[in-house]
Amino acid sequence: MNSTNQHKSVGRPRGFEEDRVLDAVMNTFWNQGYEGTSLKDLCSATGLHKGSLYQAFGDKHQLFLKSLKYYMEQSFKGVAASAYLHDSPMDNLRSLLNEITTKCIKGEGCMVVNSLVEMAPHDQEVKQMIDQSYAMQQRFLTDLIDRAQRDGEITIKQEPDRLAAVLMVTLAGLAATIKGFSNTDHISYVLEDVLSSWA
Amino acid sequence: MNSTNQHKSVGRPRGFEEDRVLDAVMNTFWNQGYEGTSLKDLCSATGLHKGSLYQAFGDKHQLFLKSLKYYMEQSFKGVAASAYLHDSPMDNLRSLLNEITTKCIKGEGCMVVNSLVEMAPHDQEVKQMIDQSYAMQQRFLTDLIDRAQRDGEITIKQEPDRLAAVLMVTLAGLAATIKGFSNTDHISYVLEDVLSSWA
DNA sequence: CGAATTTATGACCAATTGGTAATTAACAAT
DNA sequence: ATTGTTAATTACCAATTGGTCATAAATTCG
Repeated sequence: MNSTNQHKSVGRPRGFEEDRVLDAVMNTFWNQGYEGTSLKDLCSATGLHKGSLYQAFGDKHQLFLKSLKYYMEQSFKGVAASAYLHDSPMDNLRSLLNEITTKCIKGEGCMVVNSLVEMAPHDQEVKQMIDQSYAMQQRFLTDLIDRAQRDGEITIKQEPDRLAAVLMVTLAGLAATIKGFSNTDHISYVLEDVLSSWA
Repeated sequence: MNSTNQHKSVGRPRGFEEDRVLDAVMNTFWNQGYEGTSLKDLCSATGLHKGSLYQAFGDKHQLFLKSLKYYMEQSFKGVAASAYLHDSPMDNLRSLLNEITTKCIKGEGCMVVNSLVEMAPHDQEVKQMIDQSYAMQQRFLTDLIDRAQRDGEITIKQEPDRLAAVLMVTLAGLAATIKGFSNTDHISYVLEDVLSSWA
Protein backbone atom coordinates (compact mmCIF):
# COMPACT_ATOMS: atom_id res chain seq x y z
CA MET A 1 0.00 0.00 0.00
CA ASN A 2 2.61 2.48 1.07
CA SER A 3 4.48 4.13 -1.76
CA THR A 4 8.16 4.73 -1.07
CA ASN A 5 8.03 8.48 -0.67
CA GLN A 6 5.16 8.45 1.72
CA HIS A 7 6.07 9.20 5.31
CA LYS A 8 4.50 7.06 7.96
CA SER A 9 3.79 9.57 10.72
CA VAL A 10 1.89 12.79 11.06
CA GLY A 11 3.58 16.16 11.24
CA ARG A 12 5.89 18.06 8.95
CA PRO A 13 8.02 15.73 6.87
CA ARG A 14 11.80 15.78 6.97
CA GLY A 15 13.50 17.97 4.45
CA PHE A 16 16.53 15.71 4.19
CA GLU A 17 17.48 12.11 3.68
CA GLU A 18 19.03 10.73 6.82
CA ASP A 19 21.74 8.82 5.01
CA ARG A 20 22.82 11.78 2.95
CA VAL A 21 23.26 13.85 6.09
CA LEU A 22 25.04 11.02 7.87
CA ASP A 23 27.35 10.74 4.91
CA ALA A 24 28.28 14.40 5.05
CA VAL A 25 28.78 14.23 8.80
CA MET A 26 30.89 11.12 8.44
CA ASN A 27 33.15 12.77 5.89
CA THR A 28 33.64 15.81 8.08
CA PHE A 29 34.56 13.80 11.17
CA TRP A 30 36.62 11.48 9.01
CA ASN A 31 39.02 14.12 7.88
CA GLN A 32 38.89 16.61 10.71
CA GLY A 33 38.53 14.33 13.71
CA TYR A 34 36.09 14.70 16.57
CA GLU A 35 37.64 17.60 18.45
CA GLY A 36 38.64 19.27 15.22
CA THR A 37 35.05 19.42 14.04
CA SER A 38 32.63 22.07 15.31
CA LEU A 39 28.88 22.10 15.03
CA LYS A 40 29.28 24.94 12.56
CA ASP A 41 31.40 22.65 10.39
CA LEU A 42 28.71 20.00 10.52
CA CYS A 43 26.02 22.52 9.67
CA SER A 44 27.83 23.80 6.60
CA ALA A 45 28.65 20.23 5.54
CA THR A 46 25.05 19.09 5.80
CA GLY A 47 23.21 22.30 5.03
CA LEU A 48 21.17 21.76 8.17
CA HIS A 49 20.84 23.99 11.20
CA LYS A 50 22.15 22.66 14.46
CA GLY A 51 18.68 22.55 15.92
CA SER A 52 17.72 20.07 13.23
CA LEU A 53 20.85 18.02 13.81
CA TYR A 54 20.11 17.81 17.52
CA GLN A 55 16.52 16.88 16.99
CA ALA A 56 17.35 14.20 14.45
CA PHE A 57 20.54 12.68 15.85
CA GLY A 58 21.16 13.92 19.38
CA ASP A 59 24.20 15.81 20.57
CA LYS A 60 27.61 15.99 18.95
CA HIS A 61 28.82 12.80 20.55
CA GLN A 62 25.81 10.74 19.57
CA LEU A 63 26.04 12.17 16.09
CA PHE A 64 29.64 11.08 15.93
CA LEU A 65 28.79 7.57 17.07
CA LYS A 66 26.09 7.31 14.44
CA SER A 67 28.37 8.53 11.70
CA LEU A 68 31.09 6.10 12.81
CA LYS A 69 28.60 3.26 12.77
CA TYR A 70 27.51 4.38 9.32
CA TYR A 71 31.14 4.38 8.18
CA MET A 72 31.67 0.87 9.50
CA GLU A 73 28.55 -0.45 7.84
CA GLN A 74 29.33 1.15 4.50
CA SER A 75 32.93 -0.04 4.63
CA PHE A 76 31.97 -3.54 5.53
CA LYS A 77 29.52 -3.73 2.68
CA GLY A 78 32.27 -2.84 0.22
CA VAL A 79 34.81 -5.10 1.82
CA ALA A 80 32.53 -8.10 2.04
CA ALA A 81 31.36 -7.64 -1.52
CA SER A 82 34.90 -7.64 -2.84
CA ALA A 83 35.80 -10.85 -1.05
CA TYR A 84 33.67 -13.22 -3.11
CA LEU A 85 34.54 -12.19 -6.62
CA HIS A 86 36.97 -14.99 -7.41
CA ASP A 87 37.37 -18.68 -6.78
CA SER A 88 40.79 -18.44 -5.23
CA PRO A 89 40.74 -17.33 -1.57
CA MET A 90 44.03 -15.57 -2.14
CA ASP A 91 42.62 -13.58 -5.04
CA ASN A 92 39.70 -12.67 -2.85
CA LEU A 93 42.06 -11.56 -0.13
CA ARG A 94 43.91 -9.41 -2.61
CA SER A 95 40.82 -7.69 -3.89
CA LEU A 96 39.64 -7.16 -0.33
CA LEU A 97 42.93 -5.49 0.54
CA ASN A 98 42.66 -3.46 -2.61
CA GLU A 99 39.18 -2.32 -1.69
CA ILE A 100 40.33 -1.26 1.77
CA THR A 101 43.43 0.61 0.66
CA THR A 102 41.65 2.34 -2.20
CA LYS A 103 39.11 3.68 0.25
CA CYS A 104 41.91 4.81 2.55
CA ILE A 105 43.71 6.64 -0.22
CA LYS A 106 40.60 8.44 -1.37
CA GLY A 107 39.62 9.50 2.12
CA GLU A 108 43.14 10.07 3.37
CA GLY A 109 43.07 7.40 5.99
CA CYS A 110 40.56 5.21 7.74
CA MET A 111 37.95 6.71 10.03
CA VAL A 112 38.20 3.77 12.40
CA VAL A 113 41.95 4.14 12.79
CA ASN A 114 41.59 7.90 13.18
CA SER A 115 39.00 7.43 15.89
CA LEU A 116 41.05 4.72 17.53
CA VAL A 117 44.00 7.04 17.84
CA GLU A 118 42.09 10.14 18.84
CA MET A 119 39.34 8.78 21.02
CA ALA A 120 39.63 5.15 22.07
CA PRO A 121 41.69 5.78 25.22
CA HIS A 122 39.24 8.34 26.57
CA ASP A 123 35.92 7.27 25.12
CA GLN A 124 34.49 3.97 26.17
CA GLU A 125 31.67 3.93 23.65
CA VAL A 126 33.97 4.59 20.73
CA LYS A 127 36.38 1.99 22.02
CA GLN A 128 33.63 -0.61 22.18
CA MET A 129 32.46 0.09 18.66
CA ILE A 130 36.00 -0.20 17.37
CA ASP A 131 36.61 -3.38 19.33
CA GLN A 132 33.57 -4.88 17.70
CA SER A 133 34.57 -3.77 14.23
CA TYR A 134 38.10 -5.00 14.81
CA ALA A 135 36.90 -8.42 15.91
CA MET A 136 34.61 -8.73 12.92
CA GLN A 137 37.26 -7.79 10.41
CA GLN A 138 39.75 -10.07 12.15
CA ARG A 139 37.34 -12.99 11.85
CA PHE A 140 36.73 -12.15 8.22
CA LEU A 141 40.43 -12.16 7.41
CA THR A 142 41.09 -15.25 9.48
CA ASP A 143 38.45 -17.12 7.58
CA LEU A 144 39.86 -16.08 4.24
CA ILE A 145 43.39 -16.98 5.27
CA ASP A 146 42.23 -20.31 6.58
CA ARG A 147 40.73 -21.14 3.22
CA ALA A 148 43.86 -19.99 1.43
CA GLN A 149 45.88 -22.32 3.61
CA ARG A 150 43.56 -25.27 2.94
CA ASP A 151 43.92 -24.61 -0.77
CA GLY A 152 47.68 -24.59 -0.38
CA GLU A 153 48.05 -21.02 -1.57
CA ILE A 154 50.04 -19.85 1.44
CA THR A 155 52.18 -21.24 4.22
CA ILE A 156 50.65 -23.23 7.05
CA LYS A 157 53.56 -22.51 9.34
CA GLN A 158 51.46 -19.90 11.14
CA GLU A 159 47.94 -20.06 12.48
CA PRO A 160 45.37 -18.14 10.40
CA ASP A 161 44.44 -15.80 13.22
CA ARG A 162 48.06 -14.87 13.71
CA LEU A 163 48.53 -14.06 10.07
CA ALA A 164 45.30 -12.09 10.22
CA ALA A 165 46.60 -10.16 13.21
CA VAL A 166 49.72 -9.19 11.29
CA LEU A 167 47.57 -8.06 8.41
CA MET A 168 45.33 -6.02 10.69
CA VAL A 169 48.32 -4.22 12.17
CA THR A 170 49.76 -3.63 8.72
CA LEU A 171 46.49 -2.17 7.51
CA ALA A 172 46.27 0.11 10.53
CA GLY A 173 49.83 1.18 9.87
CA LEU A 174 49.05 1.94 6.26
CA ALA A 175 45.96 3.92 7.19
CA ALA A 176 48.07 6.04 9.51
CA THR A 177 51.09 6.32 7.21
CA ILE A 178 49.05 7.39 4.24
CA LYS A 179 48.06 10.59 6.00
CA GLY A 180 51.60 11.85 5.72
CA PHE A 181 52.50 10.75 2.23
CA SER A 182 51.24 11.84 -1.13
CA ASN A 183 53.20 8.98 -2.64
CA THR A 184 51.01 5.91 -2.44
CA ASP A 185 53.56 3.42 -3.77
CA HIS A 186 54.29 2.44 -0.20
CA ILE A 187 50.92 0.92 0.21
CA SER A 188 50.97 -1.47 -2.64
CA TYR A 189 54.42 -2.78 -2.04
CA VAL A 190 54.27 -3.10 1.72
CA LEU A 191 51.19 -5.27 1.37
CA GLU A 192 52.83 -7.20 -1.46
CA ASP A 193 55.83 -7.90 0.71
CA VAL A 194 53.74 -9.09 3.62
CA LEU A 195 51.70 -11.38 1.45
CA SER A 196 54.70 -12.70 -0.42
CA SER A 197 56.33 -13.61 2.89
CA TRP A 198 53.46 -16.05 3.34
CA ALA A 199 54.37 -18.02 0.26
CA MET B 1 83.73 31.70 35.93
CA ASN B 2 80.01 31.09 35.58
CA SER B 3 78.63 28.58 38.02
CA THR B 4 75.92 26.34 36.55
CA ASN B 5 72.96 27.87 38.34
CA GLN B 6 73.87 31.41 37.50
CA HIS B 7 71.71 32.98 34.83
CA LYS B 8 73.40 34.93 32.14
CA SER B 9 71.06 37.88 31.64
CA VAL B 10 69.57 40.59 33.74
CA GLY B 11 65.99 40.61 34.90
CA ARG B 12 63.92 38.26 37.00
CA PRO B 13 65.09 34.66 36.64
CA ARG B 14 62.85 31.91 35.37
CA GLY B 15 60.97 30.00 37.98
CA PHE B 16 60.95 26.80 35.94
CA GLU B 17 63.25 24.52 33.99
CA GLU B 18 62.36 24.64 30.33
CA ASP B 19 62.75 20.91 29.79
CA ARG B 20 60.54 19.98 32.69
CA VAL B 21 57.77 22.20 31.33
CA LEU B 22 58.27 20.88 27.81
CA ASP B 23 58.03 17.38 29.20
CA ALA B 24 54.69 18.09 30.87
CA VAL B 25 53.37 19.79 27.74
CA MET B 26 54.53 16.89 25.61
CA ASN B 27 52.73 14.36 27.79
CA THR B 28 49.53 16.34 27.68
CA PHE B 29 49.53 16.69 23.90
CA TRP B 30 50.68 13.09 23.62
CA ASN B 31 47.64 11.63 25.22
CA GLN B 32 44.98 14.23 24.49
CA GLY B 33 45.98 15.37 21.03
CA TYR B 34 46.28 18.93 19.80
CA GLU B 35 42.64 19.88 19.52
CA GLY B 36 41.79 17.92 22.63
CA THR B 37 44.18 19.97 24.73
CA SER B 38 43.26 23.43 25.99
CA LEU B 39 45.56 26.08 27.39
CA LYS B 40 43.97 25.40 30.76
CA ASP B 41 45.07 21.78 30.47
CA LEU B 42 48.60 22.90 29.70
CA CYS B 43 48.60 25.31 32.62
CA SER B 44 47.52 22.71 35.12
CA ALA B 45 49.99 20.20 33.69
CA THR B 46 52.89 22.62 33.94
CA GLY B 47 51.85 24.70 36.93
CA LEU B 48 52.49 27.80 34.84
CA HIS B 49 50.09 30.55 33.89
CA LYS B 50 49.31 30.96 30.24
CA GLY B 51 51.02 34.33 30.15
CA SER B 52 54.24 32.60 31.10
CA LEU B 53 53.73 29.88 28.52
CA TYR B 54 53.19 32.44 25.80
CA GLN B 55 56.20 34.49 26.80
CA ALA B 56 58.46 31.46 26.98
CA PHE B 57 57.26 29.33 24.06
CA GLY B 58 54.89 31.33 21.87
CA ASP B 59 51.31 30.40 21.06
CA LYS B 60 49.63 27.02 21.33
CA HIS B 61 50.81 25.88 17.93
CA GLN B 62 54.43 26.83 18.47
CA LEU B 63 54.29 25.20 21.85
CA PHE B 64 53.01 22.04 20.25
CA LEU B 65 55.77 22.05 17.65
CA LYS B 66 58.38 22.48 20.37
CA SER B 67 56.96 19.66 22.43
CA LEU B 68 56.80 17.41 19.37
CA LYS B 69 60.41 18.21 18.58
CA TYR B 70 61.27 17.46 22.19
CA TYR B 71 59.47 14.13 21.93
CA MET B 72 61.36 13.21 18.78
CA GLU B 73 64.71 14.10 20.28
CA GLN B 74 64.07 12.19 23.48
CA SER B 75 62.77 9.18 21.60
CA PHE B 76 65.67 9.14 19.21
CA LYS B 77 68.14 9.28 22.07
CA GLY B 78 66.60 6.18 23.60
CA VAL B 79 66.27 4.36 20.30
CA ALA B 80 69.79 5.12 19.15
CA ALA B 81 71.24 4.13 22.51
CA SER B 82 69.53 0.76 22.40
CA ALA B 83 70.85 -0.05 18.94
CA TYR B 84 74.49 -0.49 19.84
CA LEU B 85 74.28 -2.76 22.85
CA HIS B 86 75.15 -6.01 21.12
CA ASP B 87 77.47 -7.28 18.42
CA SER B 88 74.77 -8.86 16.32
CA PRO B 89 72.84 -6.36 14.16
CA MET B 90 69.75 -8.49 14.57
CA ASP B 91 70.02 -8.35 18.34
CA ASN B 92 70.40 -4.62 18.08
CA LEU B 93 67.33 -4.43 15.89
CA ARG B 94 65.41 -6.45 18.43
CA SER B 95 66.37 -4.24 21.34
CA LEU B 96 65.58 -1.17 19.28
CA LEU B 97 62.12 -2.49 18.54
CA ASN B 98 61.74 -3.37 22.17
CA GLU B 99 62.68 0.15 23.19
CA ILE B 100 60.14 1.64 20.80
CA THR B 101 57.26 -0.61 21.74
CA THR B 102 57.92 -0.28 25.47
CA LYS B 103 57.68 3.47 25.15
CA CYS B 104 54.47 3.13 23.15
CA ILE B 105 52.90 0.86 25.74
CA LYS B 106 53.77 3.18 28.60
CA GLY B 107 52.48 6.26 26.83
CA GLU B 108 49.59 4.54 25.11
CA GLY B 109 50.80 5.13 21.62
CA CYS B 110 53.38 7.20 19.83
CA MET B 111 53.11 10.96 19.72
CA VAL B 112 54.43 11.05 16.16
CA VAL B 113 51.79 8.63 14.93
CA ASN B 114 49.10 10.48 16.86
CA SER B 115 50.16 13.76 15.31
CA LEU B 116 50.45 12.18 11.90
CA VAL B 117 46.86 11.01 12.06
CA GLU B 118 45.41 14.11 13.65
CA MET B 119 47.38 16.89 12.05
CA ALA B 120 49.57 15.95 9.11
CA PRO B 121 46.92 16.44 6.42
CA HIS B 122 46.07 19.94 7.59
CA ASP B 123 49.27 21.21 9.14
CA GLN B 124 52.25 21.68 6.89
CA GLU B 125 54.73 22.34 9.69
CA VAL B 126 53.76 19.21 11.56
CA LYS B 127 53.87 17.21 8.36
CA GLN B 128 57.39 18.41 7.63
CA MET B 129 58.65 17.53 11.08
CA ILE B 130 57.14 14.08 10.82
CA ASP B 131 58.56 13.58 7.32
CA GLN B 132 61.98 14.37 8.66
CA SER B 133 61.61 12.05 11.63
CA TYR B 134 60.25 9.32 9.39
CA ALA B 135 63.17 9.61 6.99
CA MET B 136 65.67 9.49 9.82
CA GLN B 137 64.15 6.44 11.43
CA GLN B 138 63.84 4.77 8.06
CA ARG B 139 67.54 5.33 7.38
CA PHE B 140 68.38 4.03 10.81
CA LEU B 141 66.44 0.82 10.29
CA THR B 142 67.72 0.38 6.75
CA ASP B 143 71.27 0.58 7.97
CA LEU B 144 70.66 -1.98 10.69
CA ILE B 145 68.92 -4.34 8.29
CA ASP B 146 71.68 -3.92 5.76
CA ARG B 147 74.21 -5.01 8.34
CA ALA B 148 72.06 -7.93 9.40
CA GLN B 149 71.93 -9.04 5.78
CA ARG B 150 75.69 -8.76 5.36
CA ASP B 151 76.11 -10.88 8.47
CA GLY B 152 73.74 -13.45 7.01
CA GLU B 153 71.24 -13.11 9.82
CA ILE B 154 68.27 -12.45 7.56
CA THR B 155 67.18 -12.97 3.98
CA ILE B 156 68.68 -10.97 1.16
CA LYS B 157 65.70 -11.57 -1.07
CA GLN B 158 64.46 -8.07 -0.34
CA GLU B 159 66.26 -4.74 -0.37
CA PRO B 160 67.01 -3.33 3.10
CA ASP B 161 64.96 -0.18 2.56
CA ARG B 162 61.98 -2.25 1.57
CA LEU B 163 62.19 -4.38 4.67
CA ALA B 164 62.62 -1.20 6.67
CA ALA B 165 59.50 0.25 5.08
CA VAL B 166 57.51 -2.80 6.12
CA LEU B 167 58.84 -2.43 9.64
CA MET B 168 57.96 1.26 9.74
CA VAL B 169 54.39 0.53 8.70
CA THR B 170 54.17 -2.28 11.23
CA LEU B 171 55.40 0.00 13.99
CA ALA B 172 52.91 2.70 13.04
CA GLY B 173 50.19 0.07 13.04
CA LEU B 174 51.20 -1.13 16.48
CA ALA B 175 51.30 2.41 17.85
CA ALA B 176 47.75 2.91 16.62
CA THR B 177 46.47 -0.53 17.59
CA ILE B 178 47.79 -0.33 21.10
CA LYS B 179 45.47 2.56 21.89
CA GLY B 180 42.51 0.21 21.72
CA PHE B 181 43.90 -2.81 23.51
CA SER B 182 44.84 -3.37 27.09
CA ASN B 183 46.26 -6.73 26.02
CA THR B 184 49.79 -6.09 24.79
CA ASP B 185 50.53 -9.62 23.61
CA HIS B 186 49.70 -8.51 20.11
CA ILE B 187 52.70 -6.31 19.96
CA SER B 188 55.35 -8.82 20.79
CA TYR B 189 54.05 -11.50 18.52
CA VAL B 190 53.23 -9.40 15.51
CA LEU B 191 56.78 -8.09 15.49
CA GLU B 192 58.10 -11.61 16.06
CA ASP B 193 56.16 -12.85 13.08
CA VAL B 194 57.39 -10.09 10.83
CA LEU B 195 61.00 -10.63 11.82
CA SER B 196 60.75 -14.40 11.58
CA SER B 197 59.45 -14.07 8.04
CA TRP B 198 62.84 -12.56 7.18
CA ALA B 199 64.72 -15.71 8.19
C1' DC C 1 70.44 52.68 46.81
C1' DG C 2 67.93 53.23 42.17
C1' DA C 3 67.44 52.20 37.27
C1' DA C 4 66.96 48.72 33.88
C1' DT C 5 65.33 44.41 32.60
C1' DT C 6 63.07 40.19 32.70
C1' DT C 7 59.45 37.11 34.62
C1' DA C 8 55.03 36.05 37.05
C1' DT C 9 50.39 37.11 37.87
C1' DG C 10 45.70 38.10 37.15
C1' DA C 11 42.46 40.84 34.94
C1' DC C 12 40.59 41.34 30.60
C1' DC C 13 38.85 40.39 25.68
C1' DA C 14 36.45 39.05 21.42
C1' DA C 15 35.18 34.96 19.29
C1' DT C 16 33.67 30.44 19.37
C1' DT C 17 32.08 26.46 21.67
C1' DG C 18 28.17 23.01 22.47
C1' DG C 19 23.58 23.25 23.61
C1' DT C 20 18.50 25.07 24.45
C1' DA C 21 14.12 27.19 23.78
C1' DA C 22 10.56 29.76 21.47
C1' DT C 23 8.48 30.50 17.24
C1' DT C 24 7.04 29.47 12.73
C1' DA C 25 6.10 26.27 8.85
C1' DA C 26 4.33 22.03 6.80
C1' DC C 27 2.01 18.13 6.85
C1' DA C 28 -2.15 14.24 8.35
C1' DA C 29 -6.35 13.36 10.51
C1' DT C 30 -10.80 14.84 11.82
C1' DA D 1 -10.99 24.68 8.49
C1' DT D 2 -9.28 23.32 12.80
C1' DT D 3 -6.31 20.57 15.50
C1' DG D 4 -2.41 17.74 16.59
C1' DT D 5 2.13 16.69 15.49
C1' DT D 6 6.50 17.04 13.71
C1' DA D 7 10.28 19.73 11.50
C1' DA D 8 12.83 24.09 10.39
C1' DT D 9 14.48 28.43 11.83
C1' DT D 10 15.94 31.93 14.68
C1' DA D 11 17.37 33.93 18.71
C1' DC D 12 19.53 33.08 22.71
C1' DC D 13 22.74 31.25 26.49
C1' DA D 14 26.53 30.19 29.70
C1' DA D 15 30.96 28.44 29.40
C1' DT D 16 35.19 27.97 27.29
C1' DT D 17 38.40 29.04 23.78
C1' DG D 18 43.03 31.11 22.46
C1' DG D 19 45.23 35.26 23.20
C1' DT D 20 46.68 40.11 25.18
C1' DC D 21 47.89 43.57 28.41
C1' DA D 22 48.88 46.14 32.53
C1' DT D 23 50.92 45.52 36.73
C1' DA D 24 53.71 43.51 40.35
C1' DA D 25 57.83 40.88 41.67
C1' DA D 26 62.61 39.50 41.28
C1' DT D 27 66.90 39.97 39.67
C1' DT D 28 71.56 42.48 37.61
C1' DC D 29 74.02 46.49 36.77
C1' DG D 30 75.68 51.07 37.73
